[in-house]
Amino acid sequence: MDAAEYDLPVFHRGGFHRRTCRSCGSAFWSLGDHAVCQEAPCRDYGFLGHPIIPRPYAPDEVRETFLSFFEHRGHTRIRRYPTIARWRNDVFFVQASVYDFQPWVTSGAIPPPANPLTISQPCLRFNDLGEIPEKGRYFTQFEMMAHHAFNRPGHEVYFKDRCTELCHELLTSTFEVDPTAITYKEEVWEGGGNLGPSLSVGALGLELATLVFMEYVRDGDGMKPMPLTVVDTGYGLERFTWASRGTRTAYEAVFGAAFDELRRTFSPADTAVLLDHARSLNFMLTDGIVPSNSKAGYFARLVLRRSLRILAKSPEAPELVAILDRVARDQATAFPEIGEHRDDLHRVVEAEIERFGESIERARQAIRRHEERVSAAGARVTEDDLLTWYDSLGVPPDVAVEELKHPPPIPADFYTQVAARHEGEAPATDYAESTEGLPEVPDSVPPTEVLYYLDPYTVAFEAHVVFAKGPFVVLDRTYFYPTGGGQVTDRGHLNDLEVVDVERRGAWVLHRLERDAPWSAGERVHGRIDAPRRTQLMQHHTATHLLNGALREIVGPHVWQAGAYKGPESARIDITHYRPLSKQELHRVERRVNQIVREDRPVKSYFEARSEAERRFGFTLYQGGAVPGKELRVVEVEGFDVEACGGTHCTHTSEVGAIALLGTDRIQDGVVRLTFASGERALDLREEHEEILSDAARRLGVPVEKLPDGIDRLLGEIEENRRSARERLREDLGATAQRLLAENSETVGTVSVVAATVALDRAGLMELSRLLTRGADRVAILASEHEGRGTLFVGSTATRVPANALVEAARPAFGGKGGGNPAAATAVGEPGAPLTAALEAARSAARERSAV
RNA sequence: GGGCACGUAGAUCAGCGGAAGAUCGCUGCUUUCGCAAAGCAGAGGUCGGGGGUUCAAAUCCCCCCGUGUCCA
Repeated sequence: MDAAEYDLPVFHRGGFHRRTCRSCGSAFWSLGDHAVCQEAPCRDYGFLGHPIIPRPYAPDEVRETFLSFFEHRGHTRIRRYPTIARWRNDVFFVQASVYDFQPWVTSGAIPPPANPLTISQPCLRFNDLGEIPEKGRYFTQFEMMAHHAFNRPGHEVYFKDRCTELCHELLTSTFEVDPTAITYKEEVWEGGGNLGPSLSVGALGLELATLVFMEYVRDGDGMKPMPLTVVDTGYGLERFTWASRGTRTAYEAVFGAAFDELRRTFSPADTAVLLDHARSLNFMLTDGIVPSNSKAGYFARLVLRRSLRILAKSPEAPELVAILDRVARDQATAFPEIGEHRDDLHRVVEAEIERFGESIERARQAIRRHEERVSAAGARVTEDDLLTWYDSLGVPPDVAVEELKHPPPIPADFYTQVAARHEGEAPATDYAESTEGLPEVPDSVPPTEVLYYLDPYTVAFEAHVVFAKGPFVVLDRTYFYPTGGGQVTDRGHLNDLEVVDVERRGAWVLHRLERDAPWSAGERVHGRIDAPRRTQLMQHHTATHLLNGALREIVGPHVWQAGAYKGPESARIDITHYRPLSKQELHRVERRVNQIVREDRPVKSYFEARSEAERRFGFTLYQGGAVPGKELRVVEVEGFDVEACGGTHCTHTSEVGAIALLGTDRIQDGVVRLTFASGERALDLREEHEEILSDAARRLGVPVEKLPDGIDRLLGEIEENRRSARERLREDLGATAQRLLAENSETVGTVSVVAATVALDRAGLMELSRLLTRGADRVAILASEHEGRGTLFVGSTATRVPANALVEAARPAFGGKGGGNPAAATAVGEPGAPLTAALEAARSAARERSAV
């Protein structure tokens, strides 16, 4: 990055000078006389005991001071975004304030909620998990205070100079930091294909803030200017608090009294981890994460289980939920939502604790069994076993060792070895929305006016073609609903041509026809939507919202929509929940939604400013992972459920008709799927089910209500038949056995040998042999022609006459393949092989061995 | 989303190419006034599902499904 990028008027006005850090080699600007930049590791922490900010601040004070500073300088204060980044598919959590505005605001696709704005955004970051608490300053949950400006061509808000000026004023006049202590280090920021200069703000060894100026797009090896430039700042709330107190670690400064309380039971390090993890968990659980074994839920499980292991160290340890509540008290001043729904949150946590206990118990048993088995074989448990157990049973090595009589040493680099095992695994792939096969639409084509938002009932309309290529047509206006929000697309006709697909692409709605469009731009066409299909889709979509509302009400507010699909035949909603739904819960939900349907509540769909909608309804609006634009489309079922949603909806709940729950599955740890139907389809399916039932009853010859009895009777008969068939076979074989013992038996020495040719399958041969060799010193040699292939079967209870040896001896006689053990052996020959010769060979081998 | 482990009797699991097992539970009998307990006998398995290799598959290979766990 060119040095001119950092040569800001604010530095010259203030009398800053530019130096090169003797330690890291980076250039920095300062009013003081420093040989190195004022950040670790270039210099030590100089503020421990000598705070950078001369008076102590509480975290809440730091936040309020920061936000009101920027509010008084023309910024709009914005409420926090959820910590779960539902609007993005490349990350799970918000890790910086700018995540709130990526990708749509930063790309210029939609306007920011305010400009300029200021926010204090709670973030979650788990990459430094291992660094807690060693370095004394990492948190899994932290707040990034920020001021952001988004500059469009012709609408410049502010950029590098003003941004740095504001930062310096905040630090020196409001927080009273010694101006000469501060250094602004020149850095390059790059991320998400964008890059730009940045300034890292440090004092007395502590990095307090970063000022990032996104102004270029990566273009091959070079870069080109972005049409929209972004001021992206980040001020660490925890860092400021620490800087104002100069305590040994940031944790003591940030957690305050809660730290001192827990410190009585735990080491400083364990105390820090417990409090940090409690803060993370409170945010994750409040924002709708259910602990699970994959995706975002895994991080909740990870920090929860780490906390439990620490708690297990002390008999005086409080319950985990008590710690969560204690931390929530401090958090709730700024974020009251953290304090809501404590009971439900406790249930989620308790369920997870129970599962962890079961899982550990299962693992302990498996470990003990494994050791018994290997020691019986004269071996010992290995280091490798420890690795496998950690990976597959979730047992940390120290826990495993407790269970072992002869434990192997725990390798010092255990977790490095774990990581090595996971190397070369395919990384998580985030799918990009596929626009493959869709044509490029020139920018000159006017955006499509979408009418289905305003009026979901109109199914016939006139419009003009504005673009056509192959089977794709863009109209100036359309009522056709494109794929989105889990609702499948409308079907219908444009003039006489069938519309087979509808997709949104940028500002346009593309209609895909059954064949190439015969029209050119400017032509007028008549659109007709398949009305029954649309009606059914609307009913399913509104029913989804009703179910979501009922589930949150009945199952608990930890329920969030984790996905949905609304097809013409049936629909489904996936929800976050920690165990399968019970029959009772399902019945209650079904009754509740149908009650809402009967109450005929109005369903209002309207656009509203994002901030206003959030203020009125809270974050539960974002059930579908909504786009954080300036305006939201709100779908409100009066007094029951409110969601941001772009779908087509009924205007009254009664239009949904009836809702029938069809089934439930656990599709993933922490996610439960409900399948349902509404409207006509609900009735159709009920009829189909009744038809199936009455058909089954007719076939069984019982009335429908006696069906279970009828089935029991039938199953009983089947069982009885099976039993008697088996008995008959046994009797037959028994008779055969007696006959053979009487007629085909000879005694050689102490061994009695039976040899005969029969016609039985493999199982029959086995059974007969068993009967013939009941008792000691018996040998049965059976030959059988079955399904064209000759089988020789030998069973033996005579130790001197191993069955496999006889088969071995007989095999050359008929070219059979086979083998076995001393008790039983078989060989099978090709069709036409001389089976009798084989039988004789086995018999004489038996005689020979018996006679010895 | 990927790696690893696991899926065998009602339950907990063993067996890991050659004739499906153990323990608990269940049923019956013996013993007891009765219960508990003990002894004896017995019932209960498409060895998660589907393909393949083999003379032979619970066992080896492939694909699904389910569960657990670790990692993104």
